[in-house]
Amino acid sequence: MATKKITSLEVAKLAGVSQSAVSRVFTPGASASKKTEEKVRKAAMELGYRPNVLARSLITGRSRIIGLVVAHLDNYFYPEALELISNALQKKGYHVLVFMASKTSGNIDDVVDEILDYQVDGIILASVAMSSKLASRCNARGVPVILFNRSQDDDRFSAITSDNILGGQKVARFLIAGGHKRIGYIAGWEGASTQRDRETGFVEELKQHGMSLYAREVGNFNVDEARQAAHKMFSGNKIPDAVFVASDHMAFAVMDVLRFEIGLKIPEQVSVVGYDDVPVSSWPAYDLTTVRQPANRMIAETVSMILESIENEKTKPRQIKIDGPLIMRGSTRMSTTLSK
Amino acid sequence: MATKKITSLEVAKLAGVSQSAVSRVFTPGASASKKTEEKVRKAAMELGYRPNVLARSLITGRSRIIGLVVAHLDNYFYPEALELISNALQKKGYHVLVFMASKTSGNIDDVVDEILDYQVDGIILASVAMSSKLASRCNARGVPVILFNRSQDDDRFSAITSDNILGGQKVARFLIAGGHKRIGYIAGWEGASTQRDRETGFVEELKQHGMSLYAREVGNFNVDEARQAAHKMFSGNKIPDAVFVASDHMAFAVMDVLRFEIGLKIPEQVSVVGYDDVPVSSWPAYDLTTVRQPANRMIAETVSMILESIENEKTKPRQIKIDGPLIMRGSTRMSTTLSK
DNA sequence: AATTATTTTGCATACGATTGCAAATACTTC
DNA sequence: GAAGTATTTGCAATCGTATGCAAAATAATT
Repeated sequence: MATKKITSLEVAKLAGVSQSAVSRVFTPGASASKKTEEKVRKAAMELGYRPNVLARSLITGRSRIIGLVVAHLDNYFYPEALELISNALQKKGYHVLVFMASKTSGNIDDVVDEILDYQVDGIILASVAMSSKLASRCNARGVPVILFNRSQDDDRFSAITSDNILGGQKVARFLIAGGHKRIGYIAGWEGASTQRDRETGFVEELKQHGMSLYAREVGNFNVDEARQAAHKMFSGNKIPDAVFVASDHMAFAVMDVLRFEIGLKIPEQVSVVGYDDVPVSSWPAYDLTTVRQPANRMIAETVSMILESIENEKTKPRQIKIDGPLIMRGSTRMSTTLSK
Repeated sequence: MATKKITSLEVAKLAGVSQSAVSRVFTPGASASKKTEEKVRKAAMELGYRPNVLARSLITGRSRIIGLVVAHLDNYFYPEALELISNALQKKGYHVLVFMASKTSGNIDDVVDEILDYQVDGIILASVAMSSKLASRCNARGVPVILFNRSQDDDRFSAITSDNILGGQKVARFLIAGGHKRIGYIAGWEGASTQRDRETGFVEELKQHGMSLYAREVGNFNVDEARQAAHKMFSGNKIPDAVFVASDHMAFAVMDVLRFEIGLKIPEQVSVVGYDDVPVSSWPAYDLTTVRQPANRMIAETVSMILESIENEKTKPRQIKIDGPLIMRGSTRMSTTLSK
């Protein structure tokens, strides 16, 4: 008696109707008379019956499960995104099955295979890419794939990002306007489209103003490497007077190194700009100027797009870029007065 | 041809065996001859066949899905925990279905009902409690429930926490040893066992040394409220010379208020201690003395316990407390020399 | 080589729901 | 009240897999 399963059949028996009647009461859009609906609901309540989602999905072919692959929960942009995604989908009757893409074994393909085993209705890849072979397989099974905060040169899946090129440009314009002359850049992982676009926009805009990167290091979106990058960049005697870091997460590490290990004043001696606008950025200890990734709107697009693709097989994949504002805070100086 | 499903039947046909043979090849612990195994694997590979987990769980009664309810992804202890849990379960062939307990509607029960609909093999509640009625329902269905970082006076489920009482005691001893005389406490949400235990241990230990709380406010594990609490506590002219904050997450907010809004020096004028040891705590900008919750060991226990309960229905629920060290950093002073 | 023990295999059923179809019931309308 | 239409209802098949059972094939033993 430990495990007691209540099936629609038992409810049917108690309510004195057929099993299909029970099913119809619990299936949105099916027809049942007031009277039977009442009887069934009463019986179901009494027994504590709830439909078995798995059995249902076996026959409908929809599981109402969305697979979410995420790699960098240590970058606080992603927990926030996960929360928003999960909440939004929950409201629509879907749920999120989480898969960690272990950073070490970068093999997403195995993970995706596992996801497909669960007959998910769709897949969201958060800052993670997928092999072309797997993409075909998802396509063949009619499972839409959406890239979140990452784009890829493959028009079989949709991609939602902020407008990283534009964001990079904004940062460049802002730093130039602030009178900075020696501008450095600390890159993220070079395989990521977000990294590339941010850098492209940034460098292009510098060029527009007759400038170029004064220094460049790579932090791979990783705190430790960002720390090292900061040390390298600021070890000589001619150091940058501003640095754009490809993510807030790395920017914090850079700021800590500059302030506490090298002993530079921010923003008096060095201006620091990040990217993401995670909650920590607004905390006074960092007070980081950064480009906001509008998580709310990005998630709203992601969710509506994936649901649309699920409803309608013929939905064409789209690449969406969402503009985000530069948030000016105290880690950057505005005028050149204090510059030496 | 958009959606092409490959079933075991098609594999069987191609391999020239029965459907059950295919099933046996893919079922661990079932018997099949070398020869058929080979034929089946070849055919499966060719067609790209993988067993349908949902159909399988319909008959086996195990879904290999664990439901995880989480509320506070903004407290960075939880993303870390989520990542560890998911990885650990993935290794054992399980996967995590995430449910957000919306902080507004504190109604966990509806969420748990939804979870049960998916026929999960077990449920992990991260810092979330469950009504007694729901507990019974889970019990009746044979679904083990484990509380992570929260305990509850109900021996129907297991609970894994750090030893919060002991942790509170350690903090008290440490602050007293540091020569602090006016010690304040900023509490978390008073309904949480973690909050209660931390405070109990802390206050009891103060009492042991003939001291008592100099000030007390409530922050509810929430950044904004913690901020307000700090303002209240440090607005008079006789302010505490040390404050223990019930979570790191709140402690950061408190430190920011003290330093940037009130203008106090940490640790010279006020020592601050947190609880959790999230990654940010070790960042130089905060460099927070705190009690470490040993996430790794807590998760290891959680996972092994839930798997054990799944394997063996008769497993008795257990309450496990894991000791964590006090991590001494720069937000506290050790001697009384600078105290006024 | 005959007998017994063991393993492999296929058949058929079951898991818990949804859904097309046809019979039964309820509702209109004159 | 009869005829026609619209709704409900139950029957039965189905989704993709696992598994008990008995028959067939193989291996072991004498």
